[in-house]
Amino acid sequence: MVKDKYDPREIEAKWQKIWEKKDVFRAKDTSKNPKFYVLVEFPYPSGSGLHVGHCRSYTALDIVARKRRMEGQNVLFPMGWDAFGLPTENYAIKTGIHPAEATKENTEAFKNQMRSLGLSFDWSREINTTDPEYYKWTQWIFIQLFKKGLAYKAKMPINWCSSCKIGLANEEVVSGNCERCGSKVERKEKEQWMLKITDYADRLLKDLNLVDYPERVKLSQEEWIGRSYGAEIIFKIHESNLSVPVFTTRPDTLFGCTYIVLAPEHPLIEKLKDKISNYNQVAKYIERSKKKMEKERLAEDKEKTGIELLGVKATNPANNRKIPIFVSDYVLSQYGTGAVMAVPVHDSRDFVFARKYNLPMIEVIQHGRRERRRKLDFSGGGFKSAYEGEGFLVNSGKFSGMVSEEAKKRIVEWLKVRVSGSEKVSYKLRDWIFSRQRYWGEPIPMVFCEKCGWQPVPEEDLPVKLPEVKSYQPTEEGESPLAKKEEWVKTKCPVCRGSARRETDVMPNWAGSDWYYIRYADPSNEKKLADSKKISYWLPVDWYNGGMEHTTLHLLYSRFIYKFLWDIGAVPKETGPEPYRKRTSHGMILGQGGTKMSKSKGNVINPNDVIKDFGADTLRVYEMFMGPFEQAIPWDTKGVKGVRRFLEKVWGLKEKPFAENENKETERIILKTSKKVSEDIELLKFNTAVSSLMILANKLDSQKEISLAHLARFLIILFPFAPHISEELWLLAGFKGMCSEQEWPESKDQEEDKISITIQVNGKARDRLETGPGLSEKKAVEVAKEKERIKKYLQGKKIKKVVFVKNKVINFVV
RNA sequence: GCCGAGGUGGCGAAAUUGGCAAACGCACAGGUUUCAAAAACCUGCGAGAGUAAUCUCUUGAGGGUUCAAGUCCCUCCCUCGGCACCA
Repeated sequence: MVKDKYDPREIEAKWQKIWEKKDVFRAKDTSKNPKFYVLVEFPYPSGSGLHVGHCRSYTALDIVARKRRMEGQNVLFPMGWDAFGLPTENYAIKTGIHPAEATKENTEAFKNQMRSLGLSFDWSREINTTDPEYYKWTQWIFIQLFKKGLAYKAKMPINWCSSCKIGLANEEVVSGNCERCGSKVERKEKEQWMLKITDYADRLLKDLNLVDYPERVKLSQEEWIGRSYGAEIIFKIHESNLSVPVFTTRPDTLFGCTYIVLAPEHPLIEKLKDKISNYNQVAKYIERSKKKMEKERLAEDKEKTGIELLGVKATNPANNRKIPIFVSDYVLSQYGTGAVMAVPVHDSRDFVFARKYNLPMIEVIQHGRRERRRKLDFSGGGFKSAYEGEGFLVNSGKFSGMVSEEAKKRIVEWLKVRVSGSEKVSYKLRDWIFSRQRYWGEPIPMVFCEKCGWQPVPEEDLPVKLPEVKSYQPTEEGESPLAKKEEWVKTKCPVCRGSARRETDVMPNWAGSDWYYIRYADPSNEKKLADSKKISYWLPVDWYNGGMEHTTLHLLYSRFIYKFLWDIGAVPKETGPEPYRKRTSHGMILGQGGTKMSKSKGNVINPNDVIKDFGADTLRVYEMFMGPFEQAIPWDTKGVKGVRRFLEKVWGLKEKPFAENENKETERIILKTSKKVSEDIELLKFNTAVSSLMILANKLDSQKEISLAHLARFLIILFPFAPHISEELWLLAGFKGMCSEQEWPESKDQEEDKISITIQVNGKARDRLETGPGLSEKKAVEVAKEKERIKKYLQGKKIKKVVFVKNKVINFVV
């Protein structure tokens, strides 16, 4: 072999071309081999190019994909572009460049970067959410939702910047202020399209049992759905035939309820208008709190405010006492019934409020243990704090003495009989605001007709293409820029053919990513979102990796849309109710020094530069080696150099003379490493896989000569991590075919022919005993006792006990 | 406040799940090479004592279980992420 320098630039480009030409990464829609669908989140193609964080996730799953292909599986590893979104639109507002043009440029740059990393995507299935042929189906899904009553229009508050005169997405609100101008963001009511995800709350929760997600991901989904079981209790309004239901998880504390509180938006207030003697003040209070940002209202440290509705009272159904009614913005209108029963002694929020307004407090739950009870007793005329735990009931009529758990059931039963309450389940999850008053998104395919109301665009007219506009700026009133395009807005009603107007709102960023993994199964289908046979072959996704930042919303939304498509038969029944079998997530890559990478800090690492200076294989291996995959980790350029040194060493192996015989010791290490690498890849423990590859390389490098069989086996297991150098060395060594076509080694447990037993005295390791496996206790102890170093410790002492663990340890207790 | 993850050398981290703590890599020091430097290679590298063999100590703090604890149990401290008036 010829002595030459390791030049990744040349060999990497070469192999990337060869792989592409031979089309080795194409997934086949039918195969005798088992299918394996591995998915990474498709990126938003921003102007700043691929981030080293993308490389981490993509390389990791690329390794999995390459390994599975070598194991003979039919692997689908697709890539596409989630290209609708604000940054591109803002760029268009600033520069006048059409978002589609910017998107095209950006996706090309991203694609080139991915190619130069040697990622084994099947580019024949590339998709783009901004492609009309793609968003045709995103719109189709919306229409199906509408037809099933799961999409509806409602007045909802939006974030409104009165200085920019623009509706803001939640992401654009930074601690209550507008991201661009810094002025305070207000709430403004606007008609919005909503999706009824709450109808799916129970299934989204229950079906978490069917999938393999990390526990913390499941927990955050559960948390987000926020199911709680309790009761709805009806409070009658005194001297009227009106009543107000409240939701509580603690019906056992009903006797301690001394007032009720309504959210400012509660409709009852309007109905009681004539009876409320201080209505003017109440109206003022409501006006003020409506203007506040929701986030502001929720801030805990903020003092609770409220106002009593004078002239009206409610009746506590437990004891028929007349109790006051308050309005306060500490009660959320969207949760439960928008009204709560206040039990000051057993709820800290009610406690704070009651103390401020001097409202009566009745203790109804006492803790079981005496020492706790003393603390809760009156001291100096008031309670010190609320007791929120369970216990046994006091001051609760015939329920006194019962424990909370039983009282919850009994009190609800009792209320049921008197038609003043029943069991009820409540969710934190709210319906999904699906409208954006923006340009760069999928137009919502709906038409409004004065006569026929909201009508979906006929399916044969899809896609509703985004029209060209002069300015991408929203209107003065906060409408989408599309609203200015009168000739586009004006249309015919699909039902009565009369004149009608198009919806000008567009869909949120999430819309395109809710179902993209289905489209990969059949990306150019013109008749359906994807062919049923292809869906049922490829789906569910076997392994989905993405960022922790998407584990609540994207995951929840896409699970919802998938379930819906499954319900209406767009996804065949046999595919099952969940889109992703297994989910994992990668940690962030931080800047050198441990802070977040950002342009303003100037610590952004550009993968292009790393590839140019060190090579793609080095970048890949470094990112896998830098630390545990699921953990955030700072970049370290010196570490990159270390990995490059490792690959130089590997490159140097071809200089070694070939050995006729195989080194026994090396043989053992190769078997061990193959097994370790196989296992580690599946467990995402890439850092230790690389480390064991380094150990093996060091071993091979330390030998004077190297056997060809050993070199081949090393290259095969190195291949998924550093595919270019592996292919090149495979070729240079004169092996048959390509490295990528080789079979992955089966991981076998090898019979250890050498075992070393730790010898301890009083639990402290003092020596080792090198021996074969299966040494008996008697024999082992005999030999161990005779060891010089052990003798020293045993001398003049009495052996009290000997602990023997086969093939592992002998411990003398003296 | 609640939930989650974590705390091991100068740094990123390993530790077959209870059996020689610090593998692998970085940084650092010394050496080889060189007119010199870089690169490369070799050696050393948790702390303390000793010329040395070797010994003692060491996994956020304190207690416990065990022949044996980084790993299991209890109490506490700190860091980072998420949620946050959800009744």
